[in-house]
Order: sequence, then structure tokens, then C-alpha cells
Amino acid sequence: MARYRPGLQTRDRILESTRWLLARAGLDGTTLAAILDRAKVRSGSFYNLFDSKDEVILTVIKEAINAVDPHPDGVGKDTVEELVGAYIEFITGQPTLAKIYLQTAVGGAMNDEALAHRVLSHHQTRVSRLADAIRRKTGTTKAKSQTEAELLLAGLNGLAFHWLLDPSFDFAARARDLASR
Amino acid sequence: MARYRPGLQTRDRILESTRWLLARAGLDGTTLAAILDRAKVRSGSFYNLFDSKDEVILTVIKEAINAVDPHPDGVGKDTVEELVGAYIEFITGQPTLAKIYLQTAVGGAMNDEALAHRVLSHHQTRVSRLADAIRRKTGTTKAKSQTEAELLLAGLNGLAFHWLLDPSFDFAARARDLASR
DNA sequence: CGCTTTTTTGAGTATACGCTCTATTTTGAG
DNA sequence: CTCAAAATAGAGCGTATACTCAAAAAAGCG
Repeated sequence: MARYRPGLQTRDRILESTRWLLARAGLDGTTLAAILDRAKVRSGSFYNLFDSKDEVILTVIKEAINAVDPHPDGVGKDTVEELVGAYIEFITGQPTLAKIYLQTAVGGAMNDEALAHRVLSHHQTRVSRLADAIRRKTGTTKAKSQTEAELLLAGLNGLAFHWLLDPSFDFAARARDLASR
Repeated sequence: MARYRPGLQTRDRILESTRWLLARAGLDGTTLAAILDRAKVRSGSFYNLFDSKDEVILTVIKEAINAVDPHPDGVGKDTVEELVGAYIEFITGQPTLAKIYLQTAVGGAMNDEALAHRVLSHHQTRVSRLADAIRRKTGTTKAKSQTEAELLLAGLNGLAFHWLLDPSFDFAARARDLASR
């Protein structure tokens, strides 16, 4: 079904609205009425563009998951400092998607098994890349660098939680402190 | 309003039912109908004993949070190890409540103002008690121990986050690793 | 037992939600 | 300009949810 320009623009408004609501009001607060209200769209138009409310939400969540790791191949992101920097950049540069990502990971992705697995696999990929970088840097054992990576990433995630709680918290500075211990 | 024995027993059944549901079905699954069904009570009786569904849920969550405090009575006695142990016990012993706790921290999972405030104040209490314990142990300044406590709790929260993503993750072991640094 | 208070029942209410459907307007390719 | 396809509005449907209320039953004190 080919789309005219107005349809594509409405689609974008709906996605933006959903993104905004997911980050601020969470899953529960992201009702259809709220999405429609913010997007200035009536339900008829919505269902002309999407099959369900869940489809839009899942679209936005996938977007957030992919945004966590903008360099899936790991090209030129091999040092600990670069990996930590990339994480800091994600959290501070895209707070809306970061919040959605963390909410999804904690709250479970709407009982969507595939999505939950996707979050986990992204997380594990980041841990093992961090572990590799640590091993390359310090020359410790595989097991020890794995533990180090887990603790470092946990610390970073915890600091991100703190920052979401308190926007005046200097997340970037604390994250670099943590990485240089 | 003095209660007869049947009323008190019904109250207990409702609390048990809510406890059971919260631990297994989470917040979303703990509907009034589910509570009533399991407690073998009709809505009229329920509202003769409680003002709202939220009141019961709040009661159960408070109960769980208070149950893991090492020294509920006297602040100033607990050690860093005890507090970390209590946190580990809270996360592993009450995974669903831990989830609710983290969801609230990220913001958006709960539109219940009172519950959000309760969980947040619990968090702050934990930070300051941890800071006190650190100061008692190392003799650092108040500001530095506060920072240390915040970092430690951030790390613990991050580890809990990891564990929620991956149940095979050895949360308790990593948490102790983190605390013994 | 008699009498007041408490407890229980369950049909009924109000509201919010996701979603459908039809009529109408707008778009844009030929 | 024409006209089929696309977009829109918005009333309305079905369902689930928390909650109410009046009447009946049970409890317990004297």
C-alpha cells in the first residue's frame, strides 16, 4: 500500500509522540489516547497506519535497543576508554532512548520473548567487548576480565539510574571516575 | 471501628493473596479480581476492610521492604557488610519487589505517587545508612562517605539490573566482589 | 435470647482502554 | 481536470477494571 506524504508525516508524529511518552510516562502512561492527543491524530488515522498500539511501542523500543550500541561491528571502539565514552555518549546524547532502554530492560519488554532476548544479547555483547578491551589493556585472565567488565558496566548502568533520578547528577564525570579506578 | 474475628481473618487472607500475586504476577497481574478470587472474598467485604486496592499493595510492599532492614530499630549499629548483605537478600529474596523498586527508580512504571515516594525514601535511607557505616569503618569525611555510598549503591543497582536481565548471573557473588574493594 | 455491630454478598456503576467502521475530505498520478 | 486511492474524523463497541450500595447473614455482648 503506497503512502502519500501526509500519511508518512502522520506516522512520524505518532512515533515521536510515542517516544516522548514512553520516556516520560513509561509503558502504563503510554495509552492510545495519550499518543493520539500528543500527535494530534484521531484513532481512525492511527489504525490506517498501524495495526495496533503495541506495534508502535515495539517499533520505538527496538529503536532504543539498537541505539545503545551504535557500532555493532566494534570498528575502532576497542579500548576501554572508547567503550565507556560510547556509553556516556549514548546516555547523555540520547536520554529519551536511554530511558526507554532502561525501562524496557527492567520492566520486561511487554512479555515479548524475542525482544527480551534481544536486550539480553545486546547487553552480553557489550560485556564481552568490554572484557576483551580490559584483557588487552591489563593482561589479566579471561575470567577476571569478565568479572571486571560486569562490575564496570553495572556501575555505569547504576550511575545512569542515578542520573535519571537526579538530572543534576554529573553522570559523565562519575562514569569516567569509575572507569579509571 | 472494632473488628470481629472474621473480619481480621478475612483481612489476613486478602494480604496473603496480594503477597502471593505480587511475587508471581507482578504489579500488572495483581488485579482486584485476582486478589478477591484467591482470597475467596467478594468486593463488598474487601471494601469493608480496605479503602482501595492500592492500600493493600502498598501495605505488602512496605512490609517486604521493612523486613530486610538489618537493624530496623537502632540506626548506627549496622556494618557495611551487613547493609550489603541486606541488599543482596532484598534483591534475591524478593525479585519481583526488586523489579518494582528499580522500575520506580527509572520512573514511569508506577503512577502511584505514594508508592513512588515510599520506594525513593527507602533508597535515600539506604544511602545514608551506608554512608554512616562507611564513615564508621574508614573514618573519612561525611561528604566522601556519602559519595562512596552512592557509588556503591549505584553498582549494586547495576548488578541487580544485570541479574534481572539474566537470571543465571551470579548477583550475590558480584555484589560481594564490589563491596570488598 | 435480644439487640447492636460487624461481615458478607453480588448485582450494579463508572470509567478507561484498545479498537472498529462508515462517511467524508484530501491527495496526486495520468 | 478526473478519479481511484489514501487519509481523516469521530461516534461508538466490547471488555476489563476499580469501586459502590442496599440488603441479608453472622457475630458477640449483656
